[in-house]
Amino acid sequence: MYAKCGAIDAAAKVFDHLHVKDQVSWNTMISGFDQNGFSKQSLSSFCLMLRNDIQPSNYAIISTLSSLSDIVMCRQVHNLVLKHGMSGDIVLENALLSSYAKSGEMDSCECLFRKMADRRNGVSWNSMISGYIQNGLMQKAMDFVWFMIHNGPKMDGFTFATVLSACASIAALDSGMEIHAFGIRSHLETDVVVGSALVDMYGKSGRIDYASRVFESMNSRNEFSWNSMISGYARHGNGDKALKVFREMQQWGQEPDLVTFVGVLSACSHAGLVEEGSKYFESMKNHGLVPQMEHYSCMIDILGRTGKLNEMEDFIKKMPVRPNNLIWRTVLVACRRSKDGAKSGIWKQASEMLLELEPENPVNYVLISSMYAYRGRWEDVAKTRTAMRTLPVKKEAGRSWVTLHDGLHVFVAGDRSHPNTEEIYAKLHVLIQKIRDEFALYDIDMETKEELLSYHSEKLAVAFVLTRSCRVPIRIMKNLRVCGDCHSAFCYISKIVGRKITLRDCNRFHHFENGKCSCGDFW
DNA sequence: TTAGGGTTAG
Repeated sequence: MYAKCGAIDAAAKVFDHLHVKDQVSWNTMISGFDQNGFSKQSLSSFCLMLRNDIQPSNYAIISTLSSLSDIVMCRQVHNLVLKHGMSGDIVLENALLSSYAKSGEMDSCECLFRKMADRRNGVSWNSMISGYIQNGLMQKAMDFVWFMIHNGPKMDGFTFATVLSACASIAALDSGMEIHAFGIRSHLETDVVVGSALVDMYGKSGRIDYASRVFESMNSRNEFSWNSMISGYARHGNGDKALKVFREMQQWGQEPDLVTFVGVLSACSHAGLVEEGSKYFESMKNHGLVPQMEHYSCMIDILGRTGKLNEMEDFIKKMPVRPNNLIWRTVLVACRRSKDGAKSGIWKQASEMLLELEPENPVNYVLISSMYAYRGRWEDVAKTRTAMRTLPVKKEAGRSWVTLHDGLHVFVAGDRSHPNTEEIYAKLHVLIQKIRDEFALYDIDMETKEELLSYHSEKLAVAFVLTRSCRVPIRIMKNLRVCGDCHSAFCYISKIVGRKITLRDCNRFHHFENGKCSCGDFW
């Protein structure tokens, strides 16, 4: 009872005072720790139980497994299962599948899944799909879904929610719509979790109109549904609608949480609503919420974006917690965007703090060097660039991808692995030449010019689409933020090719048309 | 009286 009510200390005290501890009491204690998020204690209780010569039951093993994400421990528990002749218990094997997946061991998962043969149930299939997704193997996950549709059990709400979330993360609109259609046929669109996942998927895939339609038709909504709708509008730069949904949420009686306020504040930031942003930030305490770094970062973004650098500086000084790397990076971005940013003293502080906190993150070096470039401090630009090359700087996994009728095409900067590489580069060279001729980039410094014309992943993706004859609008996705130079290049390209280009980065949507971007918001 | 798979931000 105590464990179920979250009073794990009281539960542990009662357990300690038990004269006789049988299998069930150990099981209850282990699962109590697990359910309350104390995975280490769950594992140590399990080990203690073994040392006390108590035979581990499947209940204890399953509870222990559900909090395990360590491959060595996972293998040891698996050996224990085999030793005690417990393989064949479907719940236990499913727990093993999900632990292997959490440990990043999809090979072991596949091996076990094959051995389970006829015993597999819906949970086993769902565990495999979410395992692929957790490990970033999106294409394998989607292949597995189609395999399940033809060879596996009927998909349930768990499957749909998992798969829709995967579609959302790669903005695979077509696959998401197919899954939606399957969901309707399975009468699962009334499930609140599936509905929320649909709202999120459409919001992240550029169809905010569909997201809204699904949201409006939902019979019941939870905090996930409201948050997905609010963040969806914020991501699309529609601040007013995001705030309208936020007001409706409160009228509906749904209490906002920390995630809600990230959505609300980022909506205010994109819409330039400084007063409203401050008001909502202050109102968090009325809901019993303590602002986290993300909320402080949003406020700094709001102040920085509207050029209020002095207010931004005051806000940072008054922060009750020590600013972290996220905060300082937001400051640098704000300074770079502002006309007076280069004159402001805070960008120097921000750059020093960033290099101290994250000396190996190349993003910081790029931001700092471009600020030096704006100030014409070429020696410092060169120094920062050299530091970036010589330090053990981690390579960013910056990827862009595009979905066409023949599947997903993924690019990294300077990529030459695509089968049509020659054709793609030829197209990109033509574009670059046109940009040179048409826009005569004489007034741009060399540094920016090089960046603007380099082979970043999103430019390779757009060049690839242009090698195909289809005339549909171009939709490119990127897992990192779009840099300012690529942003400018996309403005040029949209004018040259006379086509709409939508680029979704980790943060929001950018719609380019006729040489302009709808949001005017770049890094 | 104990057990496995699901959705939201950054």
